[in-house]
Amino acid sequence: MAQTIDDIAALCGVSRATVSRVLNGGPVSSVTREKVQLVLDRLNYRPNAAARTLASGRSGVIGVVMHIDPHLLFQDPYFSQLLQGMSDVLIEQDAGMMLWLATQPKEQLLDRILSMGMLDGVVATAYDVKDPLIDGLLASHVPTVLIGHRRPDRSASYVDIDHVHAADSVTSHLIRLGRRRIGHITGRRGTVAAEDRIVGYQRAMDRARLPSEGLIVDGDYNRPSGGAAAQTLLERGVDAIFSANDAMADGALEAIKQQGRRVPEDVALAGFDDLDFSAHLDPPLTTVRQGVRQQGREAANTLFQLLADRGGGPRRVILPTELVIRQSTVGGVQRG
Amino acid sequence: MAQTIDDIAALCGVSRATVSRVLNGGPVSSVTREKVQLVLDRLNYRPNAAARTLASGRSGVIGVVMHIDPHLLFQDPYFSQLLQGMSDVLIEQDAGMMLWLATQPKEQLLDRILSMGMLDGVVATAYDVKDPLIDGLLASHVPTVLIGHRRPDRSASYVDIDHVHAADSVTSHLIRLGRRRIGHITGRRGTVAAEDRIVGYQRAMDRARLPSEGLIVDGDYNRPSGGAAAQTLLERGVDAIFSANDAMADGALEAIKQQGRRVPEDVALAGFDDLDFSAHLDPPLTTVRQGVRQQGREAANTLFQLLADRGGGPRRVILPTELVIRQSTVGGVQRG
DNA sequence: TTGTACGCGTTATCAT
DNA sequence: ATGATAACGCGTACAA
Repeated sequence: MAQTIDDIAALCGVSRATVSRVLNGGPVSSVTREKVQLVLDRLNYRPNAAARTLASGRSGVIGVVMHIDPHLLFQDPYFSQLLQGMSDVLIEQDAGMMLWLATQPKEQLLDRILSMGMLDGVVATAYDVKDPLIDGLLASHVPTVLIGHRRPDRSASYVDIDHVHAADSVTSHLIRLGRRRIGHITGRRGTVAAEDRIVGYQRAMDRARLPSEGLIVDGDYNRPSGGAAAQTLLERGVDAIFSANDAMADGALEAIKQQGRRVPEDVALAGFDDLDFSAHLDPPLTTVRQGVRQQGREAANTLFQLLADRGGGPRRVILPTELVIRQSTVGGVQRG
Repeated sequence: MAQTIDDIAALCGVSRATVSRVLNGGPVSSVTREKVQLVLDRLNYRPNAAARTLASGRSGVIGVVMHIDPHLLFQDPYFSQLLQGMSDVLIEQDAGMMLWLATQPKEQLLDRILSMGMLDGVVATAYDVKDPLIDGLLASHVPTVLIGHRRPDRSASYVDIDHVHAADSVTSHLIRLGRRRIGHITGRRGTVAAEDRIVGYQRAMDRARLPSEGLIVDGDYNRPSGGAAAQTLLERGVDAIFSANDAMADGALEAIKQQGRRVPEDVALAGFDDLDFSAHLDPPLTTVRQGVRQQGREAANTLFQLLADRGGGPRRVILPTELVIRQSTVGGVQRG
């Protein structure tokens, strides 16, 4: 049943090398090629992947590491879209995907990935500022592309968005609307996105010479924490809130309404992510759109570029974001 | 950097075979074993996976095929839990997971999977009664376990629940409550689950000599279709509705309330799945709990059993379900 | 218990 | 353009 390249060669009356050439697009006369191809098709021959990998040194398989709580993984469309984006490119490139989720401790996972060998490269999501898994991956000699994690030493390849800039532009938008006491609900502290967005917020506030003391309240990216943080901010008196993501903004929206305050008249509200539901909130949410699927595509592409051009330095890709203005900040005045 | 088993052997002053034995747990004197192990650890040696696969015939990698719309994949916790369950077992077994989603047509995907070779086996979700991808997988000689798909010819290994029995018990529950005009909202027709649940519903109705004509309305598993179907059923006059899943039941609940009818006083409502939100609906939803994560675990375990005992016939696993009775059928009378 | 030697199915190099 | 033949790194009968 499982035939080898030698069987094909014998049937065609050519050498094994020739068959290999038609398989891999080497120089073969067109007559020979057709003859061999015919047999190949007829027997539905499939080269042995392990042998191929052993001989050539590449497997056509890349690893994808998403070390996050699986519950969250499937809750948040972010990860779904990331996966889809990568999947798109892998199919184009005729490559396979090996997936690792967070069902095990990071150290153990790292060991497992490296032991798996046979991976041409790895794409890993990394959100924490410090991450032993990422450190290990980079220390190994497996070509790696990071998503969402800019390493301070700039030695790694990554794909990310400019969180600082994006947060600055949201905050500036609120400032331009005349808001003065603008609160910020942060993401989970210790993540790159949370820290950078704080910096962006801070930068915009400082530039406008507005006070931000006591106006930064920690959240954890989850909806409930947004409600709690909003509560706190309302007590401290704010006329606008910039939430580090849409999920928390949703929670904040509920809390604000519950206090009998109007959005945006009393409190303008902005989020980050532009999730599906964000456009359908009441009122629709002003937010930052980051093309997540595109990030996934870009990450995979970057990895393939890395593989094609070894020796080339690390590749760093910063994807653009888009401020999506809706009624939660501009009320009925404009339609966005 | 990348050392081979020969390097280790040389460093230890033993033969390659001995190193291989300590690696794979063969018969080695304890002194030799320790000596070799020491070097192994010190050099952090990792055997080449491709060579290993080529020589031994097994790769330690299994394929997981979920040919469903990626959007749905991450929307419905069902898939997340399935994946987690499989992941659990794979880790125990020290195996890797190769994941394929539905980013490509089924025929093409099949070809890709088979070309990937080097897979020890495959777990595939299969919901349609007829599915060329599944047919191809079974026709190939890759050990395969199906989830959610009982083949009529009984030649395949699968893990599933007894949809007929479960649907029967839900319907019987409604009948015991004195309901007489019980409607059924089906899942997407052509899926095994939808068809089997219809059979179970039908069976219970027939046994009680209750009419079911015109009381079966097609849905598609999605929430909106549940609302539409409920509308139709209300017009036809029902005092109970059994929805083929919770998402549609949620839609139905909304529709029923919108008509000013009370649940369960006017219309009792039951679903299927026991999703997270089901217990928090108003009123909490009576439904069927199927241990999805357990299904995932079971599927992976079944595959490993299959691999351990080749030649053994197909393995069929039917997992139990549990009727979860809540206020959407029993009102305030009982608490469940 | 240990070592020898061959085979796994390709790719790639070097002649021809 | 094609054909020998040597790797690739490991597992495993078989022999010692």
